[in-house]
Amino acid sequence: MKDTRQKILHAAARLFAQKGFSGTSVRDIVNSARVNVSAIHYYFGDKRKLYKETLRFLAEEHRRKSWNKNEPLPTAAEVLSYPREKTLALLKHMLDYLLENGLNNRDLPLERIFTRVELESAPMRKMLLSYLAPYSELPRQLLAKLTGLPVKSPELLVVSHSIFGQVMLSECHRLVILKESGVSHISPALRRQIKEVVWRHTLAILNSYTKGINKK
Amino acid sequence: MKDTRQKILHAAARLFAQKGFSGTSVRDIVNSARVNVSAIHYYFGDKRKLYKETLRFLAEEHRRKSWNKNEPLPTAAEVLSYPREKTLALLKHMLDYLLENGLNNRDLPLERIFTRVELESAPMRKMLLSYLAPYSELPRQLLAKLTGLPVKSPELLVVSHSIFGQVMLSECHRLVILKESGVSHISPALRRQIKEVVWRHTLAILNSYTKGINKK
DNA sequence: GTTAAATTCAAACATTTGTTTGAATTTTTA
DNA sequence: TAAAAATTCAAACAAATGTTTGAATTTAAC
Repeated sequence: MKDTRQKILHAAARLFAQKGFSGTSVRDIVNSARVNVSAIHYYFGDKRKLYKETLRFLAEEHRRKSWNKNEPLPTAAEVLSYPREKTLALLKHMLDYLLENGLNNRDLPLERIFTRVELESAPMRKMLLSYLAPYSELPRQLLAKLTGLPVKSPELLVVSHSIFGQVMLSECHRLVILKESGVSHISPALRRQIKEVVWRHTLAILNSYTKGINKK
Repeated sequence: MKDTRQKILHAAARLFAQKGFSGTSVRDIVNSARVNVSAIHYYFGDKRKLYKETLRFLAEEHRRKSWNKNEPLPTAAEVLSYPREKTLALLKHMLDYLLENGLNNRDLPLERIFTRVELESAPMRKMLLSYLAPYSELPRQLLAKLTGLPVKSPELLVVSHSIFGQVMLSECHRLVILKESGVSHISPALRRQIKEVVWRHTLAILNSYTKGINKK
């Protein structure tokens, strides 16, 4: 078969996201992918290079699959021409998509890896950040448009983290909710409620900027 | 010396927080603590028990040191009798404290460990959550008071994560800001600015509840 | 169909890992 | 001070880990 490389990448993506770099052994990966140990060396060189390649693979797949499977994600440039309502709708769509997956414990490898970007060693971290940079471009462009802040300002970065932080931690939500309520999964109704709350908070944050513009 | 145990706990806290459970070897710990390898077994039994004990130690130290060194943290019960202004001030104090440390890359072991609660294996995660439960009690009590939501409601949990999520990710802020601006540390002025933005967002979120009460 | 390349495989290597040992040393007790 | 307990230490163990090897097998090229 020619798909050994792909099988390894899929298994590696899942495991690295689930257990981190050092928590995942190459044997975990090859067992999960049902390939031979030395395939790692054959296709990637070593574990670090496999990790790097996995990040590239995830970023690519993310771009390909987009936020959902039907419509492709617009570029940051395209967003600039959107009317405000459409921009808002896109933001909501992103947040809902992330929440839906996070609360369902579906695979969100890139997001999972990102939330622990500070975990890995310094060189690994550098690599991670460079791969994730383009990934955060669109959200920031969106928020720059909605708040009127400059794209590169540290203030906008905080806005971005305040808003997307809500969904970055959605896996924590899930775990804590499950623990406290004792159920095994989060009901669709609760998911909807959580999405509504997050969206309300997001609007509140955004309003604090548009109001400011009008008032000050 | 009798402080071998303490030296191990301090080193373990720092390293586990920095690199996670599987990313930290017992030799990392004993080298950092300048003690013999077998001291781990002598004082704690094995690595897992050391991890458990480290969590206990961190929770205890956190309770002891409180949010800052001067005034002790009030209990959740005490907060109930606070006037709204004082409750708000306490919340702001908590957020500022967390941000100040997070943006300075100071040690916030408990917070760092929490943000990767989902990384560890299932039993480890269970252990982590049970240790961290009391730690999130006060924040939630505070927010319940400020929003009027029931303490146990999932909605309140989302509010808590929306607000404290902003500072949980402060290490991401720091890393991304450093990367984009190319400087080696975040200036006091910028730290102040970030705190202001976070607080503005927090008030916006809270207002969306108090307004709702008045309007609806 | 034969040859050459690409790929897979079981086995082994060297290192790191968590853990244990038993003697040496320090501290405590009497 | 002498005996006993507690603590430290260098060394080693077994298992797991990342990596490599060289032969076996499959695939592709001619």
